[in-house]
Amino acid sequence: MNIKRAAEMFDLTVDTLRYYERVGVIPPVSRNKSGYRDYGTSDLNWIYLAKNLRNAGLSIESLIEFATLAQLRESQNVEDSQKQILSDQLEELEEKLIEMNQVRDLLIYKINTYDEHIAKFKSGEMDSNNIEKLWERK
Amino acid sequence: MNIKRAAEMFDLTVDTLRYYERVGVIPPVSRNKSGYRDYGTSDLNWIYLAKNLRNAGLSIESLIEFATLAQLRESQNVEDSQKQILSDQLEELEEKLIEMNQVRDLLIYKINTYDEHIAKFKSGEMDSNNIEKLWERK
DNA sequence: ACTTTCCTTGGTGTTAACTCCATAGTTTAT
DNA sequence: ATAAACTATGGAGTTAACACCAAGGAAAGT
Repeated sequence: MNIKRAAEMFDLTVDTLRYYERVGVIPPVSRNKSGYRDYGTSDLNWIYLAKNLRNAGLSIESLIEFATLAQLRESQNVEDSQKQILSDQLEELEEKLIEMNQVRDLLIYKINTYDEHIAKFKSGEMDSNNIEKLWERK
Repeated sequence: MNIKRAAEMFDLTVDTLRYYERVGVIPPVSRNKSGYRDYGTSDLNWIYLAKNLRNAGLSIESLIEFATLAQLRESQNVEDSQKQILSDQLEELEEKLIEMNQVRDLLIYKINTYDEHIAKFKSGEMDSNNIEKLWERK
């Protein structure tokens, strides 16, 4: 599969795919006789994983770390390291999810009590003692 | 409250606070006779909201949009617009949460079936027909 | 009174993650 | 057979969201 179709398949640009390969987010892609990239299943798998992890908010740097380890097949324990990276990232993701859920609640609360808040804002009914209370839920 | 204490209060830098004010993430802060910023409750509220929304992954641009509307107090219906923005952002947040939960599941699955996947990767047991299946959960 | 610590503005620097460009070779369609 | 559409590389440009710095005042501690 050529680069254009691979890019379309994952809704990325060809530049992004070349960039990912260049920096090591995905392993080198094999080429045909004219030097054109030819994406195979394993390449597509890598792209799929990369895209998902990026959507989850993981940095390019983390992905490079992961992919680099994935290619160091000679040393043992590499698979454990990779698993470890995934686990670490899962942990981070869980934290982020908790945070986001909290902000979600905050938003809902703020929307529901909007008019009330506005009134307080305008009347200057608050000082630095109840700033926390203002945002407290329930 | 001076800028340093305000920054410490929210675990931000003074540079960031000035930046937020400069670009319009928070409304202009009032000054004392020497031109120093003096943060009041409403300012602190704004910072609190801004920080939370940033943590939720909302862009500076979105926050500027919100704060800009918030300051157009002369036109009517502004409060409805603000509520609308909050609702829109809530919606976005919910979508992002769903996405992140999916990636979370993907990660968990990937961790659990890691060894199996590695084996398949190595044996080249896959073609483009089962790339989707490879990542399918359950 | 003076040293330290804070504040101001205006501007430049930084990092991440792309994105675009120029130049040149290749494949495909008419 | 030639124009259109693809590909390659190397390098420059872009955007977001700050972080840092210099020069010059102001405030607070001793």
